[in-house]
Amino acid sequence: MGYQKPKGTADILPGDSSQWQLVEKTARDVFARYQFNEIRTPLFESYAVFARSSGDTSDIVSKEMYDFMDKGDRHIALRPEGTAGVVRAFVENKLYGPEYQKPYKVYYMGPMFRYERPQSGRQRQFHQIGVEAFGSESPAADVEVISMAMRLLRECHITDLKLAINTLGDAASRAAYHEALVSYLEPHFEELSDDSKVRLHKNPLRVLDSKDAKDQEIVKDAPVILDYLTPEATAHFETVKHLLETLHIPYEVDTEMVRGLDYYNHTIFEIMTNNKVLGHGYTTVLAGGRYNGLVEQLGGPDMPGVGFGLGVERLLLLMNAQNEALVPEPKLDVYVVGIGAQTSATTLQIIESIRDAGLSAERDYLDRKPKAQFKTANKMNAQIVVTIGESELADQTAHVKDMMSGIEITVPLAQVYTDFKAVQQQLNMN
RNA sequence: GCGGUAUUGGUGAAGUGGUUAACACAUCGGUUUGUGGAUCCGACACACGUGGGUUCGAUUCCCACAUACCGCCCCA
Repeated sequence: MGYQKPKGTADILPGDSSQWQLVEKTARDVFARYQFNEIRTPLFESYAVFARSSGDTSDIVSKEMYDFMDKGDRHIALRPEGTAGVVRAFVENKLYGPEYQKPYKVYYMGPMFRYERPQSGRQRQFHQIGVEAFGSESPAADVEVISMAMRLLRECHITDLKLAINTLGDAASRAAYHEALVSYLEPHFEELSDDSKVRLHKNPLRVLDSKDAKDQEIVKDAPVILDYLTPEATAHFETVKHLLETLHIPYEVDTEMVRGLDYYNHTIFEIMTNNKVLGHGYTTVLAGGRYNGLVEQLGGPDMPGVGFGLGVERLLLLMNAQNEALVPEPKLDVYVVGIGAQTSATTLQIIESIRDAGLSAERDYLDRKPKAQFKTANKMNAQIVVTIGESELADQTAHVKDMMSGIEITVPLAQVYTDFKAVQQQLNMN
């Protein structure tokens, strides 16, 4: 039955693409106001870039990476997320240098790849819009990024969102908490779900957001990260909360929130929705956080960073679920009806002249009858129809009809060629 | 990676182990030999995801595969 697109991929067709363009335009516009500039990095990187940054044991690396050996025997991976490649570029191009303003603020948009089972809002090739700000440890930088994220979603007309924040603290906080959590969970080992038994040793934090009811019972009384923060980590988090309040951005602290990627520390956040288009329960549309240490891990200096990634497919599903037609119906300024094969050359000249005048124009290419051409003009939402037949050709005129009012006038062909806007005005006068 | 449901024309879909696979929309043509959104008439699936099997015979039953959707894992 012919060819099928690869599992988990999608064709974005005309009609849908206009909505994508709307989202992309909105993002560029919002980011520009915050002085973030676009960075474009490769869709694939050395496998090591992702393995190093995301953590070898993370699921993204261990089972979801789209990787392969290329003809030069290089281990390549299609990017599963945007941050690692941007950090690599930041380091490789020495953007940490003193000649660049800090924080150094960039954004990207484009496809990401993960080898997993497709579902609603989850594909193997999907798209993210993301931002990164390098070089500031200030909690104000965290909040700027969060605020920008909220603004972006707001300007995409998304409502009913929930901002959840948490902190993972610094290295010392994490180590202390890690130990406390494991020693709390260990005695419950036999009661845990099979999934969580594995998590306990691989990544105990993951047990915290298990969906298993019994796990949740156990987790309820587990130690909380907030109690294990160092004074500095506490101060950072408190300031973030305070600044969010200053900006009147509502949030919830979710101490059970964790991250799929290992490089996060301090502030992490997710913007979620419980809209059913994305499946049951709350689903994350946008997620991010701080990743001090990642730049160093990828060979750069010790330089902090904070950013977020937004799932475009998920955003689009939400937009369509919440709003009627955000993208206006396409319009056509002029449709030119040609009657008889001998009008074809003139018809072509007319539509080109109209396009010269800055208007959109279309004609028939299938030698159809006038009636059929009018029907098409109507379907295409044409504002004006120009008609050319043998008699018009003979005395060098054209019929020009306003499709709304039905008024039709006759004008010299020469005027159509040289000044269609004037013809338009003349039509409006009648 | 695990489990479940589904797969009929351009689209939405009905349907049956057996000579012509409903209906609707869209499209095209005609009704009006050169003028639009209406009416009426007509055309439009050698074909029912792919490959096997059962059967005298399968689109309808069985198996495998592919894809989509849902749940889990995980995540945007």
